[in-house]
Amino acid sequence: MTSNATSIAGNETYSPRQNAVLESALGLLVEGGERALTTAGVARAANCSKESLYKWFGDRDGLLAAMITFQSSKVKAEPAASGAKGRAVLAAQLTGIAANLLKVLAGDVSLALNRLAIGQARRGEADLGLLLREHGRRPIETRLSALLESGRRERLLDFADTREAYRTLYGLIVRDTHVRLLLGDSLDGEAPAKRAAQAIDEFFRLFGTEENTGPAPQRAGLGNERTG
Amino acid sequence: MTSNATSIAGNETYSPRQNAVLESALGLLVEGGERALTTAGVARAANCSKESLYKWFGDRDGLLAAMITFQSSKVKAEPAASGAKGRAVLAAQLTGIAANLLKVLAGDVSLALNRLAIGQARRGEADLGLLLREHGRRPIETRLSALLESGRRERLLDFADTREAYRTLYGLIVRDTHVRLLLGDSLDGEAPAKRAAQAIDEFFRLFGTEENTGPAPQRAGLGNERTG
DNA sequence: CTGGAACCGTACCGTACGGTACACCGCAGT
DNA sequence: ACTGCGGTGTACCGTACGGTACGGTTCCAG
Repeated sequence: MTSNATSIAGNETYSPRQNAVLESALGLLVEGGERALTTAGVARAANCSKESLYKWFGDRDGLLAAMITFQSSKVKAEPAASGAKGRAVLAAQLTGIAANLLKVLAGDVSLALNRLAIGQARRGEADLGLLLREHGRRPIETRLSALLESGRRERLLDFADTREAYRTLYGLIVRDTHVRLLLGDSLDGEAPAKRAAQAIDEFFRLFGTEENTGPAPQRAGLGNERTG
Repeated sequence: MTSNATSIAGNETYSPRQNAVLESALGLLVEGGERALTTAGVARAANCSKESLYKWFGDRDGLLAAMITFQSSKVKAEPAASGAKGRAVLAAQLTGIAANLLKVLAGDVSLALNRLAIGQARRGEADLGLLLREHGRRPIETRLSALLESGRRERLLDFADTREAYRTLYGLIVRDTHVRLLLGDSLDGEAPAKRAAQAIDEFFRLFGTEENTGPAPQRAGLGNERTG
């Protein structure tokens, strides 16, 4: 239907001018939420005409979809060097990805886009939600999963189902933080790096091999080491 | 500003007629999302007049808030008998609450209300989000936290910070399920009871005392257990 | 210089929605 | 029977938004 950016694969790319328009549209969404994202508002903020908006993106929904694919195209992940060596390196890599994940999830545009897609989603149909799951979540899953499997290959980790292990790791890292942020809560003093390290520690205690169950053999006062 | 249901505490109660109106409004929201929740639509679906809507709830936002408090008032939790005895009982209680949590989060009205509040939330201001956090999430937190502390009193669990332990438990139970559901994904064959049992198992492996680290160190079969 | 394509700015249209006003009805209490 | 109250249904208003049309401008090709 729309002239551009219709396919779910979303490998679309846009002209610099269109990128600038999408950028200011994202800014408009971050500030003010969806109700501020009117076609006239986008045109005014981007100094372009509504007619061009409709020519480029076909539709308001097309514009929203383009914003998602554009934003995800901005954060291309590095291929994550797969040749891990030893537990410490693996843990460090996992911790880095975990901290990065937390930072991304708490970012302004990520929250705004997720709010947009979630607000749009209904019972059966979830147009933008599918896009966001494909572009936002699958990359991090593949990266983490590859790292997990490489750890299993080195006999540092022991799990049967990669996807299950990944999802548990995700739960340990993110917990209820994402939904709380989406609902408007602010994570006060929760440092992403600290939470990431704790999550990886807990994950190793759950899925590490015997001699690699984690740095802390006994659990006294582990919940959060801020007491020590 | 609104005539009713303004306080955040939200201990408001409504007349049977108003309850019926709120009920049909919830049905309208579940089916069709927020864009279907117009004042005229609610009035038509509930066979009442728009004037009554504005008299009772003052505002469209007042109606939305009333829907949240009304829905949360419907699912009053039982006080959760605190006198636990032994690991098996504690684990069973935790598993029950966990499974119930998963079922609630996946419920139609819960998803619809969360989508509504999240879609409404913006940078600073999150009116409905606060309501939802207060009414929807705090009850489950207090219940689980009480259970965790009773387990610690019986030396079945070992953790320093109750809130941290609770949040880890929450992460193990829910993982990314909630956000995925909010984004329109359907949890295909994920049985809540099974996931709850696994989560409690993992939680005991993390926070159980030495002789209570789990039902069995190797319990082959379930998705992410060690295959040996 | 001419033609055309792309684009901006603005004006315009239809509709839908939040909110209000009003006529009418049923039902107490006296 | 009269009156006030709470309610329904409908008509109405203002506005805001999605989408379209059109004139004017810039830029490039030939």
